[in-house]
Amino acid sequence: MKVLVVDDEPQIRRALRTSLEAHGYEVATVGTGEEGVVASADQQPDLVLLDLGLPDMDGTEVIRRVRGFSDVPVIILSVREAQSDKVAALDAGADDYVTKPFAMEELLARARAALRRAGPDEPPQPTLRYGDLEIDLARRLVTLDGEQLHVTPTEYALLEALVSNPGKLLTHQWLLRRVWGQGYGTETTYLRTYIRALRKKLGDDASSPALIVTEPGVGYRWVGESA
Amino acid sequence: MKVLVVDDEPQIRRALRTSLEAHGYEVATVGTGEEGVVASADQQPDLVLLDLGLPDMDGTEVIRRVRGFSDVPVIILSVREAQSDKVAALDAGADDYVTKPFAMEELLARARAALRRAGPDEPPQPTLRYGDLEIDLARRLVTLDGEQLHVTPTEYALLEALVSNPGKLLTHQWLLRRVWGQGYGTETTYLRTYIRALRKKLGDDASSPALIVTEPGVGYRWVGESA
DNA sequence: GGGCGGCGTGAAGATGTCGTGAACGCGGTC
DNA sequence: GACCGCGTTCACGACATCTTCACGCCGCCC
Repeated sequence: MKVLVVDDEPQIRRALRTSLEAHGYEVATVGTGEEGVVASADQQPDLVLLDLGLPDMDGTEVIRRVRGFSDVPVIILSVREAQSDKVAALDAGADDYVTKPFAMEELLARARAALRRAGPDEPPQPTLRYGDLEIDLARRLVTLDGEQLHVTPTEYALLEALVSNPGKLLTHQWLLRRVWGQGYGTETTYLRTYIRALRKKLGDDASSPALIVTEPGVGYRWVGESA
Repeated sequence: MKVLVVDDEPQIRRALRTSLEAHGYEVATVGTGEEGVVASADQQPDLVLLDLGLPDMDGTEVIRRVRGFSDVPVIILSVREAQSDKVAALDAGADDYVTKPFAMEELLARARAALRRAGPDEPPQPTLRYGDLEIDLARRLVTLDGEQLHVTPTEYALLEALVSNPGKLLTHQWLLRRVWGQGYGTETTYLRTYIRALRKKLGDDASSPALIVTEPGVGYRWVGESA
């Protein structure tokens, strides 16, 4: 999770950076409104913490410009407690408004809330299709001809490794390490066994494969045509 | 735009109703947490204003239950200023936290911000049906063949976790953490026991399941056909 | 042409997990 | 004090999965 901090006071930037990084966030900081708008576009942060009292630009103007191209959550940090300032910032498109000095605990909780709301940004293609075969990575569901297909944990791990690298040649060692973990580099018998199980369940023929091609002496390759 | 006000003090309810209606909102008010949860389901408001200090139920519990079936924006109104209260409420799923006494101007601006964020949203189904089985998420009511079914709190928590993620494979660890909390990642015996209890009460057969499918070595999956 | 290694096939044991039934302890109610 | 609902825990048979082995086939190299 990337957070962009826009504040002209270096000590605030430092304090926020420290706390945020301690909680696992990736942090970028800038000191002016202009830089803030540019960084919001270039770095595509997941959250923006914005000081209203910037030297070069009015805070609400920063929000408006960011809103021109992005729906990223924006939390305002400001020393101004006046209702009119809060109302103006919120109506300009801000998501939340926290007055300085603020408690870091609360700010982090509000940041979590803002990120959670924006959250459901699910990856574009969770379900892959190869002819009659469908693989729903999100639900961990495999369907063939509309019929649900039962795959064991190891089979699924191997299948996932394959379809996640379409067209690529995956070596025995690479597959073994990915599916069985470190220390399994030579047990090619496992691979043969599970590749066989997969081919059988997916209806693929080893002698003329349409999904899993074996590259003798090297590894396997997923060649299913995405359709 | 419909707003639901949940507060036990009549004068606060009146004040909010007056101000909100003056700004063109449709307003419903209730005085208890239980009513709040039910009204959130029945009336499908676009925004919920929730007092934390309700007589019948802890405020965070109200949030959690509403979040069980709806993503409606929730703004907390509370006299408690402690950081821990704010953090708990926000992490329970609240969108904003305003301390009483509050300025109406600011509250209205925060309400506008919350409504703007929520944007276009298809209303979820608060009461699910799977053949003869009905599950009312708001009232925590389970009915089978018209007969009300008694489920213990743990059983219900597990059932809710399952039906909230239809078709998705939920791992042992995920379920344990969601139902029993952090630190319960390995007690798969609990899961077996409660899955069994659920299957028994819901009339599902483990060897040919129509509702809860077990994925050996991985977890469970709710496969009930919504009907 | 023969030997050799990798691959696909089939199947057998070993291992771990699941479903089942039941017991125990705890906190509440009558 | 006895009862009851609920959560927790254990033991055991049944079963799915993982692991391992043996065999036949094919292509390749000497």
